[in-house]
Amino acid sequence: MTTASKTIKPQRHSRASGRVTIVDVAHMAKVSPMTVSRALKTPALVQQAARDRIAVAIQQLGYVPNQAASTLASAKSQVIGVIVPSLSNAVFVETLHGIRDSLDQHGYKFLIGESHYSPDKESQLISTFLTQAPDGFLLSGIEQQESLRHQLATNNIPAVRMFDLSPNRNDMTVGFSQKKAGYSMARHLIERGYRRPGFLGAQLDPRMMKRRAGFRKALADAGMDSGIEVLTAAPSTVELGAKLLGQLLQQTPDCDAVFCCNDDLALGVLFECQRRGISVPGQLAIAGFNNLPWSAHANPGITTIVTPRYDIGFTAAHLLIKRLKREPIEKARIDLGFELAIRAST
Amino acid sequence: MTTASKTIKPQRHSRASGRVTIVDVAHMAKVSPMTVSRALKTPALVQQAARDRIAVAIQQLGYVPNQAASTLASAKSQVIGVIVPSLSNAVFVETLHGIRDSLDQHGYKFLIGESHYSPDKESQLISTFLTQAPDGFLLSGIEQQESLRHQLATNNIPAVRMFDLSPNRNDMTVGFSQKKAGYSMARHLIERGYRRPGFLGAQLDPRMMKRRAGFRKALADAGMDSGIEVLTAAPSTVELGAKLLGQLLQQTPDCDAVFCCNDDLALGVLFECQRRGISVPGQLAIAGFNNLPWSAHANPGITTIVTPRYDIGFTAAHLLIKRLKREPIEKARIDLGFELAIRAST
DNA sequence: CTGAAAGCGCTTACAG
DNA sequence: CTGAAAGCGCTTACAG
Repeated sequence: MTTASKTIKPQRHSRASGRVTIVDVAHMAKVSPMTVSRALKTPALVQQAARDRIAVAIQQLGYVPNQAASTLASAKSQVIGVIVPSLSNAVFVETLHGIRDSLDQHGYKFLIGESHYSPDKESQLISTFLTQAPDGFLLSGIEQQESLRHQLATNNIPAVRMFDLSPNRNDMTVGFSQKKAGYSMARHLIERGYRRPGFLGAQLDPRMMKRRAGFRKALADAGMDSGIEVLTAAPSTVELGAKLLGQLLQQTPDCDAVFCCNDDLALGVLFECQRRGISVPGQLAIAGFNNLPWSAHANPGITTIVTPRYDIGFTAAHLLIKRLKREPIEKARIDLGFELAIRAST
Repeated sequence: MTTASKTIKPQRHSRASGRVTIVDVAHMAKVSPMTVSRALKTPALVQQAARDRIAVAIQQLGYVPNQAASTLASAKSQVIGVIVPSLSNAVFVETLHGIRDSLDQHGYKFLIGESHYSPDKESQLISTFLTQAPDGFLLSGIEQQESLRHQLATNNIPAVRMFDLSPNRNDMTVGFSQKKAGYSMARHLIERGYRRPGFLGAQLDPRMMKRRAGFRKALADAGMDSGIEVLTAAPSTVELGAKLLGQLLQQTPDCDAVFCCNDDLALGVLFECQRRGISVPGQLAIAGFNNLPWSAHANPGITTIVTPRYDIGFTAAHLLIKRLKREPIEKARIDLGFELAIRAST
């Protein structure tokens, strides 16, 4: 092995990692490292023959670019920090899929953080992510801490906020009106003839509270009682839905419809109705929120608000990339709307 | 502003990023950059007074370490690559939580990839992740492509495999016996007196096939018909469960129990039974797999196998960290077992 | 307990 | 279309 001679006289301070680098590729392809770099990033600027030799060398050597070196030299990490409230909620997983599909197309990677609906936790995650020098952020909701806004501004890192629409025209936001969605559902129940609709809310995050506000407004606008509700800060689960229904019926026995702040709660309500022998929608109508994959297939199918979470992720990532590439942005505030899916439960 | 003089004579090749670096902190704290680095990584080696001055400087300047520089210099990224089949399945999200809780304690971050049960996709994700120079990998299942094993070996990157137990004693694996789990469920149904249990399988991934094999073996051991089943490569959903039940009953009308390869399918079967007026478990018993959060709260509660996915994630990450720190490893193959949760559906 | 020197593997900013 | 030089912000490997 002629390469053995390389190790005969180790240099002081030598830290040869043994890793294949751009220099190795350059040697084999008889070009400079700079040309290899160009062949990788901007192939159009490299002569075809050189490109071919470089491709062969990369193949032969099994060269893998070192992202850390690239990030350090270029001050661009190609990383986007993404904060969602929770991965336990299928809604946000679908948003992530939208983000991934959008980011993949442009060579960006992303870091995922779960805020668990806590602004403190969110700020803390951002601080941790900052060490990775992300090029941008995708955040959930529009209610970030002032210190966080300041931190992003100071580091000049753009952010797009998802799931809601900011009243501030300068903020980049992609979502829909949570309040209008709540209003729509109340209107639907009213039009169906329900006279005593109640609201079941968990988590109590800002978006949920906006849905509730819309729901209450529609009832008040119709001159109906808008105060029938049970709220809890606990995370929503099927189990919780069953429990909250019990509380609601105890407090308002003549309640004839219930709007759950999400489908998980609605499923729990449905099972509890089955256990109690309450017919749905005969004695009690059930409505949910989000249109989770199973909601159309429950028995009965659950009326719900269809939210565009995949598109929110895809569009938000797309908007952020446009901004990073300094392309012109026509609209910083993108309303993707929602739909009402009426099914047998109401 | 006296600092303005700094910009009077810009150097050629100057790329001052404006970012606060370890050098800035060192100046303010009147120490060398090396001492700042130590104060951050191994504070015990730095005198208290210096540490205090450094802490103040970091605070004042808002210094954030540059991970890319650290990774490049140390050849340690503090990043773990994690591949799970899908984030749409709550099981894997819980595993991620276990991984996060374990990794957080040791300052590791992680990259998440979804293989969608495809070995090709898995290999592709690993290649992409390699660019980030991960210190280790956490993989799902034990059936990786040979090229992937080779790639990990070549780069000398340790990996822990989750959810199954490798027959190879050298592989680090954390999971449980999928086959025994399937066997247990069949034994339970047999003991309950069911004579014509069938199997509903989706996705057809290796672990699902092992559950099936265990199920069939128990039936065969008991001299019963082990061929009652409907399989499909489609991903499991509630909707699919309903559809598969239809096929099963058409093909085997006297089937009196059904073991679903996971709880989502079981929920679909339950709703379909309700729609068809089939009493559960009177006319048909239903069993699932995984014990998803709602399965105990369905109507009736669904009998299922409780799988230790949070612990699998936590333990696998812990094992990997031990390996990375070159601590002695007593057991490379950790069987976390499973439990049978018997509920009203059987 | 502390620091000067060298190097990690890329890309920027020129210059041809 | 190509390349030499310098630098990105840390840590290693010494030497005190």
